[in-house]
Amino acid sequence: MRRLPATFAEADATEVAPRLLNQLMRVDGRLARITEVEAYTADDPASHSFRGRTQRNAAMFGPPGHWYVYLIYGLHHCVNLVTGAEGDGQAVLIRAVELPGTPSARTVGPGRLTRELGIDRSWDGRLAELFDDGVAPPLMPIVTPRVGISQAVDWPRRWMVPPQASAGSQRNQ
DNA sequence: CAACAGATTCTCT
DNA sequence: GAGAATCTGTTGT
Repeated sequence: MRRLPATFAEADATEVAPRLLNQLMRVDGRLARITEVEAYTADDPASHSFRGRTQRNAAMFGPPGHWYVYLIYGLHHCVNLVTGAEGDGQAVLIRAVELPGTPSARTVGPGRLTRELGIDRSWDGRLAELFDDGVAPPLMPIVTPRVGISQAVDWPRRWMVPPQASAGSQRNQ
């Protein structure tokens, strides 16, 4: 298992997103395998960065390779990996992970996995710890329409690992 | 300043 | 399938 280099996140979110699949993110010593992601760029009307920097999304305009964590609907946290170059306002939303010994019902869904891993706004702006375990075979990502938003819904920016390779990674399409 | 929509999830129907 | 929970940012009065 090797730590991913800092350059890993220094590319467009649409390139980094599929590469994140099957990689591991470490949170408080726990390793979670990323199984579903979604890319957000500043030209995306559904992106928090679309209308520029605010107090909430400041981390999204910060250096790549760090976390952007925000509170949605006043109760759920969502975690993103900042990508591109500092100031771009790009990020990849982590929508589902696999955690050994944990039911997928608790780790599938952006609001669920943050609760399970204990990720809250205190993680906003922190350096992300990402690893490649060198074990998982390369998989063909599945691209699906986006959910939970009302603009640019059909942009192909959501990726997940094939269902058979990851029980519990399948959800609304 | 009031109103509303939102990168969601849970509960009840 | 509808409604609630309730923070953040945008838009309209």
